[in-house]
Parts: sequence; structure tokens; C-alpha cells
Amino acid sequence: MTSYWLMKSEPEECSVDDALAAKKSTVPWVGVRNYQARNFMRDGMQVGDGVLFYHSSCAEPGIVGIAEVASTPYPDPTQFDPKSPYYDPKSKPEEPRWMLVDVQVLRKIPNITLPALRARPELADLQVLRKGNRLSITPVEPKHWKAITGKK
DNA sequence: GCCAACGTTGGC
DNA sequence: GCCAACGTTGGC
Repeated sequence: MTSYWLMKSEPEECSVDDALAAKKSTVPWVGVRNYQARNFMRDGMQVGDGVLFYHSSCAEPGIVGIAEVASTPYPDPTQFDPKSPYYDPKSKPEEPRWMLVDVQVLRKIPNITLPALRARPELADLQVLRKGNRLSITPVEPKHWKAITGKK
């Protein structure tokens, strides 16, 4: 059963264009340091799941690409790199704390901005639109996926 | 830069 | 296990 997700990325860190420019248009989703978001990647995601690629902390936050989960979960290598901003000294290679998946961008779409998303009544209960939502990965209901992408 | 919301930490 | 302090996210 295919599931759907929304994944936030700061474009200064990894934009949809950066991802498209990567080998196979695929990037490892490094840097998630929130247990709920990690659990979605580790326990919830399947290869082929749909992903809405969202730009956050930027001039025009919104959904900018359609992507999919492109790997099974594996340890985030940046947690073991002392030079990485995502370094986690408490995580041990034999017991990795942070897992990630690869994400493959399938196509770029015209930015569906936050105001545009909020303007659509059928998206009113999309999790990322909820007040105070800070979670960088959120599940997307099939009806919302369909409303946003026009596909099943 | 501000600040609301929320997660994490650590003392007890 | 509680909860205050603190840090981070992310829109504006």
C-alpha cells in the first residue's frame, strides 16, 4: 500500500533543483534530528511512496516538487561525522540513532505557496498547515495527495 | 529579527 | 515522573 508524505527542506540546504541535479535526481535525506520524523522514515516509508517536496525557511515556502521514496531506511552518515552540523556524539555506529531514506525527485512543479495551500478548503486539514506545526516530515492523506498532484 | 509553538534536557 | 529552562523551527 502506497503512502504519501510531505518532506521539508531548506532550499539553502538542499533545494528541489539541487536534488534534480544530483545523481539519479536522488538525495539522502540527511539531518533529521526529530524522533517522530525519524520514525516516519524508519518505520512508515516504503520504496515508491509519494513525497511532496516542500521548501521551508525561505522567501516563498511551499510545495515545489513531486518525489518518491527511493530506498529502504539506513543510518544517516552525518551523525557520525564530527565536522557535520548534524553530528550526534551520543550516536554509536553499532547503534545508530538516526535513520534516513533516499528521496528521488520526479518532477518540479510551480510553487504551490503556503497562502495558495491555505486558500484551498479541501486542504484545510493538511497537517503541515496546522498551526504550530514544526515537524519536517508529515504523512499526507490520499485525498490531499490527489488534490495537490491531480493523481491517485 | 521577532516570537509562538513545541521538543528536549536535566534537576529534583 | 514532573516541569522549568532552554533550544529550535519556521512563518512573518
